[in-house]
Amino acid sequence: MNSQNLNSYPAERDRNPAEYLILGALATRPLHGYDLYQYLEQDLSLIWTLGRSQTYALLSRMERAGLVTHKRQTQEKRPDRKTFSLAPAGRKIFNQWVKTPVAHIRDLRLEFLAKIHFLGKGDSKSLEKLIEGQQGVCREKMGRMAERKGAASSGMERLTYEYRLSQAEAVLKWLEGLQKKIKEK
Amino acid sequence: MNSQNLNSYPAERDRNPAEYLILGALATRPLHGYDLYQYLEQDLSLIWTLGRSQTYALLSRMERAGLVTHKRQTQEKRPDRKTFSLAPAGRKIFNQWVKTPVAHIRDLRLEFLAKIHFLGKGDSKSLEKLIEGQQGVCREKMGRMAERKGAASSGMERLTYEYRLSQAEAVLKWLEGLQKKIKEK
DNA sequence: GGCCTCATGTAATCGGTTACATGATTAG
DNA sequence: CTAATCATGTAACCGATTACATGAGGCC
Repeated sequence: MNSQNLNSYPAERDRNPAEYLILGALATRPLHGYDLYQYLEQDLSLIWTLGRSQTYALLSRMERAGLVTHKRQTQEKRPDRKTFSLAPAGRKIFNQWVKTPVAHIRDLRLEFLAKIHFLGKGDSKSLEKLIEGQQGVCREKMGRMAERKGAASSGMERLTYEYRLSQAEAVLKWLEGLQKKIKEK
Repeated sequence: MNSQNLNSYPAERDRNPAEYLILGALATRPLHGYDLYQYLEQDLSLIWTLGRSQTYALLSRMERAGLVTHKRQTQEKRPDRKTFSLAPAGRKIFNQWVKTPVAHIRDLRLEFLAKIHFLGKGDSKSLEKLIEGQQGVCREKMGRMAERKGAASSGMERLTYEYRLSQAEAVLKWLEGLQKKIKEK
């Protein structure tokens, strides 16, 4: 069995992280699939990419799950649109996600940056809180890794932990820089 | 010196990276599937994990691809074994892989560490070369990222590059530390 | 008697990727 | 006239994960 959740941030049922991008996009305004895809391409392609087909697939799945709803809009001279909006359940899940630090260092690159992307549009208070929370997670992880490194039985194991520690440390420094920038602004 | 070729390390057809672990395990001695899995569990679980079923599945696939061969060994009082060895094609592919730096920073965590694991058992010359090569890749990447960061059109874009740069820098430092350790030894 | 180890797999499931299908409109 | 844009999807494929199947032997 998995030793009970080491991470203080329980992962409310595993969800495809890409779903949060969609939730985030819809959080400010309703969108139909085609526009949603454009938005993801333009604003998030550096952080995350998902194909056109998958955008539609995810929207359907999320609707089945009750996270979004759609209204059909007929247009003359153009195909119909299905305009999606957040359902209350979706909004709740997004709000929870966006303020919660990621549990693993490797998730900073995509998921944490996405959180910042969405929080950056709102008030800076929640952004600061997220960053502090993430710093906490990093420090916890570093503490645990240092322990394990001390107890390591092989050079390779030590090396692995050294690698991870160095990555975590860099994350921490980057987070501090980010924190400063926000406070100055 | 600075080959502009972004892919100075062409990825000879995309292969499931886990296959290299199997090739690496078989490089020193033949193994049957059950033992192979045990080995991966014990020696590599920190770096990489694959399930028992997948170990068998990969072995079959790799045999179809001509990378490994097997001989059936009958035992009394125990089920038959299929003992796998590297075919020449497999050995060639492994030798190529193990000395080639990874192309992306995010691949250090798993793939590069695996390379070190296997190279660590051999002469330190090739290990040193791998490390130097990886340093080169890192520096190239950092140069390109710095350029793009300069040309970035949004704060979020700059932030993303800063994050990646900080990770790459940490990798570089870690590699230097590793280099020193090897030369001292 | 019941459970773990040895040893190999197959089957079911789930989800991501790629290709394909449709069909009108507008820009060059 | 041709290509791209708008707008939605389905179908086929591929691979990873999980569960299940088998069956002898040894250990408590």
